[in-house]
Amino acid sequence: MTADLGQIESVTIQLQVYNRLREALFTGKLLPGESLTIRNLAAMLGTSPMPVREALQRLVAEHALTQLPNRTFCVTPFTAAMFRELMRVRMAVEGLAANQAVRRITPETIARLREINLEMKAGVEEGVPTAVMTANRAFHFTLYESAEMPQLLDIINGLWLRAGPYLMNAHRKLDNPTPFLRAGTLFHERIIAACERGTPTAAARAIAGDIWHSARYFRRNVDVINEATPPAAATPRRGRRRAEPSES
Amino acid sequence: MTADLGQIESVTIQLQVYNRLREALFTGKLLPGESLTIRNLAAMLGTSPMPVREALQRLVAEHALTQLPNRTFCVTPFTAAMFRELMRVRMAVEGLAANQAVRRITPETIARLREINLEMKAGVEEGVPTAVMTANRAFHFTLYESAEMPQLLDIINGLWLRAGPYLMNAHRKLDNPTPFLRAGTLFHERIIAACERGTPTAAARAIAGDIWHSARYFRRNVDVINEATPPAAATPRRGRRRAEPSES
DNA sequence: AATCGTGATCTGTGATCTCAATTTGCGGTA
DNA sequence: TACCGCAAATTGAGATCACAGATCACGATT
Repeated sequence: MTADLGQIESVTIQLQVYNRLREALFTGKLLPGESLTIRNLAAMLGTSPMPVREALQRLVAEHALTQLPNRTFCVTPFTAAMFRELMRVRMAVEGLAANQAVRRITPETIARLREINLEMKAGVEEGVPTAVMTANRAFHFTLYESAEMPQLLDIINGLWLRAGPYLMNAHRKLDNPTPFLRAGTLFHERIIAACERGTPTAAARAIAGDIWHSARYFRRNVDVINEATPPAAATPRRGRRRAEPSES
Repeated sequence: MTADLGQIESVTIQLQVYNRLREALFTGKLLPGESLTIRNLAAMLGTSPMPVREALQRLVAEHALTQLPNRTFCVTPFTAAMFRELMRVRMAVEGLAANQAVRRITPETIARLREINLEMKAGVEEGVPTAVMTANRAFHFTLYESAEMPQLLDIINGLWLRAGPYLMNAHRKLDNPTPFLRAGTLFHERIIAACERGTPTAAARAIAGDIWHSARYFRRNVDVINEATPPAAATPRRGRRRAEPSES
């Protein structure tokens, strides 16, 4: 009947706060163990505490943030074991994504992947870690999006979100990250080749290799970064249970 | 310094609401497409709308609930394609969990698995689908817990949560579910055998088989259940943007 | 009789306030 | 100097209120 005038997207404040925090985690602006308070953020962002609270709780649900026993929020600190687990999960999940992506990827997207990898190489040679990380993220996600599995993509997003505070800060701790980063681009070339040949299992293997490599790169930095973590309080807090859910 | 007196677990109302809704989803008390309102639930549970709101938002973040363009909440309805994707992801993720579980599982846990599977068999022969589903869930999760990968377990929990409304209601739509359910116990036996022999890849294969089988069981019910879904409104809503997050 | 406008009601979002519990810092005591 | 204790400031949780948009029903108009 009427023409399609497009959607008026309603961005709630809560979502804006969430996205902003998310980006801060991705880019490593928030360090593991760093604590966040509702009122502070609300004041910084110019809103009431309410939307901030809900954004924080959502990030807690996604395990990007942690709520200590005293209920204060902090960026989830990882142990080396947790980091290893995370990488294992990534290998399985992103392996599946790569596998499925190869079956559906278009030549245009492959071209785009090659382009992104060139950007990444440039960043490596010019020694701009930020650009490298950005390109790396773009490479992986454009690949995974080709799988057309939104639920899987969502899981992967969650995994990257948790790894973010480490990935972005790790390069600061290395004296010469270039050879490591360069190796990353080689894995990417292997992935591109698998896309061209249409060999899903080879792509999955290459992704797993890439993740494994980056894990070796970052793992030892986990504890280094975490040692900046404040001790994190001890005693629990006896929540307030004014009303009691009564019936079903 | 002081003795460890254990933790006084502070269960917030929000968490109580969350857990109750979660259980309702798992057991299929909430149907796909069914809509929920904050105030209704708050009145039913005898609390203020606030904790309910936060519990609902958390479930939305986990994709167990969906927020329509008009911002009302409903149990996420699946298309057949989404269901297929979910099963594919489950095969990969739970396959990994089974694989790792075999490497760490103890004889006691294996005995427990066998016990649970007997319960499940009993439920099948006596025709008590609820008992079967409960035992099935217990079987899978005691297996996965042996992997000692909490992050992976959390992902699996999310996947099951989304499948819950279907799994529990599917049997109602079948005239004779017994042979299908019986086949499930056979896969479980295969899994137990893999645990005993200590063959991780065989366990992963068996889990994948189990999931694949149950997918075949439930897939066609997806649309049957969803057709009870109300049409779900059309026009978007122009949120209210009173305050604007200003600076970083 | 079908359609459109108008009002009441419902729904989620955000702001504000209160409360309980933790945390912090200062002062006094041993 | 080290330790203990109490009070002020801070923090998250929950309740209540205000508001904008959506939904629905009823009635007037064509």
